[in-house]
Amino acid sequence: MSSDDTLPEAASGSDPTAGTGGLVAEKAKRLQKLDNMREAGANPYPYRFDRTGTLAELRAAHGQLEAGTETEVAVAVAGRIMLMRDSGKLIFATVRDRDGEVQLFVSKAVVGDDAFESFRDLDLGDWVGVHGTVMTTRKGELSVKVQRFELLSKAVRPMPDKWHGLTDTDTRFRQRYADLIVNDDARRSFRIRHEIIASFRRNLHGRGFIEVETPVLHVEAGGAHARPFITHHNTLDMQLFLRIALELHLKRLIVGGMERVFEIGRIFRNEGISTRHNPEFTMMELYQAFADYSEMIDITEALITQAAIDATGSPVVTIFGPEVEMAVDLTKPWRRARMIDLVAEAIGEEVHPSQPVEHLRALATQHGVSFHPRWGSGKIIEELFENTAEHRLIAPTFVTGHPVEISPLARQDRNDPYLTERFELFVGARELANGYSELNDPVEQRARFVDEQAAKDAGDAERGSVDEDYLRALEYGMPPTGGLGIGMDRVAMLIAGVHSIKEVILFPTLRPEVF
RNA sequence: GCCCCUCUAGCUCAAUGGUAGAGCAGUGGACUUUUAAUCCAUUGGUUCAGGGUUCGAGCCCCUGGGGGGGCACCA
Repeated sequence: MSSDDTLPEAASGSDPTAGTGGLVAEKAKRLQKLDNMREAGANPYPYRFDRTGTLAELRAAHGQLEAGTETEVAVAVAGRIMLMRDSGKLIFATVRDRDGEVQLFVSKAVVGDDAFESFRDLDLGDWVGVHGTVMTTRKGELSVKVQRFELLSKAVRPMPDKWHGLTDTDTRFRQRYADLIVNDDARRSFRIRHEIIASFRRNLHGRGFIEVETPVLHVEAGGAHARPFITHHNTLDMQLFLRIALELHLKRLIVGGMERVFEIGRIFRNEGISTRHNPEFTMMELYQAFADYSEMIDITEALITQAAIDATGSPVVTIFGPEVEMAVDLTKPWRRARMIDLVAEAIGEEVHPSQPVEHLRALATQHGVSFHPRWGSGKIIEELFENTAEHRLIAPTFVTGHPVEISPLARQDRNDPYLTERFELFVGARELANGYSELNDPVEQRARFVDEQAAKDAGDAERGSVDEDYLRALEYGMPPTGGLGIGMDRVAMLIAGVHSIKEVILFPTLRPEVF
């Protein structure tokens, strides 16, 4: 037999001391076990396994057993082998399923010599199904005393470090499956995200909202100021945009008389990636007929507080600001302050969009805030706010009264025509929500759209266009309406207590991996 | 797009410019109550890639790549 019989990578052919370790060799060993099983007539990838319950259910039913108890209770459980402790004629293995862990107690005397040897042949990471009886060890560990077992799926690739898990962020985000296998914190964050979304749905259903789905592919990307992703439909041979907001379609449904609608959906913004931004993220938007922005503020507070309670059992969250960290009880009232008052507080001088733009430009210059020549007073005030006041908003704060100029879809303040009945929620200096009394006057809305279009034509790529169909809808009459959008990823970050949006998005956007 | 940091065994991490190491995983052995089991032995490396400086580079320099952080952008 020549050395050509061996695979190029498997250097174990000619030199018996080489190539017996490392990933390639490890995978080869495990693949060999599969071949051996098949030759013995067994299927290492069986089609199903019927278990009597999950491991959490097993623990709930038998967790109170005294140490050293043997029962006759027969169970069938399944899970992934996470740990193995071999002490000669006994093997202890820790298996985990989706909601719990339990120890397998494998005795050579019980299962027989052959089965004991094949259990010893299992690897960390393998999925097994076992039939056995419930017992506790002398130390009191709840265990399943194995009568028989079967391999449910072979792990051909070794698990990450059983104690340290995976810490390399690159690997954690690219191989989320491996992250979820070994890192409890990752599983916890996504569990919390699920609980938050479930809580929102329950809460909204309870308030009479119905859930709808609107198009992701838009002819015009409206409803927000952001750069869109552009795509193309072949048959229609037309340019389409991935949506940057849910707003304009949902308000068409209010015109249609649906009165209370919400959507939890993915939106796409062609902007930078950071600890707070992912190009695709999840927005919840709701619209309620006959309500105004004050009710939207109330519902925002209620939704997020209830979600924290539902997801963690506590309304207390830890907020990570730019420089500080603080625990906040969400059941306490949240601060409300007008944007112009927050700016005045920060710079010690009153500001108002009615002031001449020259005055505001001077203030901006004075505080080191740069501006664009085509910006009006309202936009400069927003810029002053973002640069002088926003970073201080650590505890939950509703910022209200945005200038009309930066709020093309919001209704004028009933007491001040330069401002809108709008709010944004800031927590930890990050925007989490945005809502307003919806502008429903089709004539004024057209004028606002025209202003947007003018700014866009002047070179501001993020401004909007005249949406004729939306205007037609308003012409049919939209009742007074309150609207709200909440960034679900950022809510998840807040409640899960994590610093990066990548910790709450299962598969965050990354550059493609080179294999 | 700009700046800074980082990349070493499957994983977690070491290594003054001077022989690339440890723990875990793996392999062989001991052990019938372990708990990250323990004990003995042991395999495993293109140090992200490509250049350069040097007698000598994992380490210093340059270019490129991945990731992280910051800035810009982000109604």
